[in-house]
Amino acid sequence: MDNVQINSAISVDCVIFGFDGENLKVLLVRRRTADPLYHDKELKLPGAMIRENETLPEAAERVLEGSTGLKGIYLKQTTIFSDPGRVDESELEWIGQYHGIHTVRVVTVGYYALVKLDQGMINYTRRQGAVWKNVDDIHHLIMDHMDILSDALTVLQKDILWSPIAFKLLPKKFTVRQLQNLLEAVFGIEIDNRNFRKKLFASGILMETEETEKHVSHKPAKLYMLNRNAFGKKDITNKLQFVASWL
Amino acid sequence: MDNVQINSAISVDCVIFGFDGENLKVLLVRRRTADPLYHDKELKLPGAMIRENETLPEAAERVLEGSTGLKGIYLKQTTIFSDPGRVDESELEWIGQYHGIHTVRVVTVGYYALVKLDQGMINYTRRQGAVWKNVDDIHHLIMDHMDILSDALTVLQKDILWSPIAFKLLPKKFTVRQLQNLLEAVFGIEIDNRNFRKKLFASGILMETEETEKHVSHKPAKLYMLNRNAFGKKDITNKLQFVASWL
DNA sequence: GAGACTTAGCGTATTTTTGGCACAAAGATT
DNA sequence: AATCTTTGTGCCAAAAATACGCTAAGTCTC
Repeated sequence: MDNVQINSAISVDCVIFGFDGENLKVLLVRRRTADPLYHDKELKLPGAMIRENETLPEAAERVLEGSTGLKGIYLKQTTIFSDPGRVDESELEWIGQYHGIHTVRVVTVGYYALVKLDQGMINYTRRQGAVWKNVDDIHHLIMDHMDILSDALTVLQKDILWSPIAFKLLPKKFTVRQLQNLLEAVFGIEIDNRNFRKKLFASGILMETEETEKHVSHKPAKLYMLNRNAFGKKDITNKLQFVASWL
Repeated sequence: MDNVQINSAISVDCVIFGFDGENLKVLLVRRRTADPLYHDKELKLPGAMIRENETLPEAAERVLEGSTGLKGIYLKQTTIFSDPGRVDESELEWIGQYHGIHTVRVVTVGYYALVKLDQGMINYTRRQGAVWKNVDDIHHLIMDHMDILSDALTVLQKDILWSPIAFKLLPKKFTVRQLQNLLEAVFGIEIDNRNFRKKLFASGILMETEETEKHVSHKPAKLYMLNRNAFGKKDITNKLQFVASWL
């Protein structure tokens, strides 16, 4: 009979990605603590302890709703961080104070979410005291949250090649340039605009709209929408071309 | 203050993939139970409860060593299955009897492993009472193990495109045909042999050996080894060609 | 109205990929 | 020794992907 660990507290931490048309951003919150010294210093990913009779996806959704006010957002589990030493003594003390849990170990589950970063969202999160930071500009977070973030970005890159989730980061109507910027930001690459639009239009995943960009000091770009029908008939026939043939 | 769940038992279940040169296979074990009625019927993935002060990777490694006798094998975490209803009353009873744990909930973490399926391995696992079944021929497993298996296969497909882990399923020295068969089996596609070897050799990831196949009733194929140096210089320069340029 | 700026799109040369056909080579089988 | 099977190679034409020059068009600022 095994010596079994049943006193693990399980938490979820969410990497909430947003895209402002230029850079890939992540929503960060400040640790809530009585000590004013810590205030404004320690950034972390939004997270929560899992409740009784709650699944992990439910817990992650709760965190997401708490920080963004949104429900039903795309959420994907990434990796579990279970190193017994990932939360040190002082961190456990903080958890004990703040959550009222006294445990020797906290196992956390990473999630990433994709949200449309419009002005309403920015206003909402600002009122919550949360901040959107460029992925490239984040270098330190509390505990192992930096690891959770890096891991989520890698998973996001893989996932974008397999399903049209990239569009979840864009507004319902978007320009070709926005989509291109998004992919360039996520993968850190450069894409030739002329060839990109050739492939993109050839793939049939975009639907044209009547509208154009507004308030730009140059020729306004057409707005497009995602054509979900284009994904019904996956061309798995030849090769691995179900891997983002439109990229 | 939240109402927090701290009485979750955490287990790991391992999807152990092997390749026999033809088909992708998974190692399955029979549920150990007092009731002879169940015997030979209920197949499951090898798994275990996590112990105190043990990380999840350690637990997964322990399971892997128990079923294959191997240590230091490639192991990758996939998804957590945390639905409170995933283990029903009778299953909990079995867990209580067998593991001596009485809990209302078992959260399990999926792992997949890649092993070289040689004759020694087959003999070892046979003595353990475990069976290697073709992935395509597995249609029912206990609890939600079928879900864990399907999920692991999807993750494996993605991972193979990003790193040279496919070779962990092949013997140290292998033929081009074996590699091609492996990819065809994993992705369920057909690959043109002529072009496959062009790209493969152009990528420089194979090292020729002096040896050839033995005991085949046709012209024996050359044996190759993986050239690990070829992966140091990732060509992330242009486009997304770090996605399996050799495929 | 003249630039500045960026989208939108055409066209084309070049390179790469795909895939067919032919055929030699090496071992096992009969 | 003839036959069979699969590997391994060369050639080559069609198709697709890529690189890139160039022009027109629409909106803003000055």
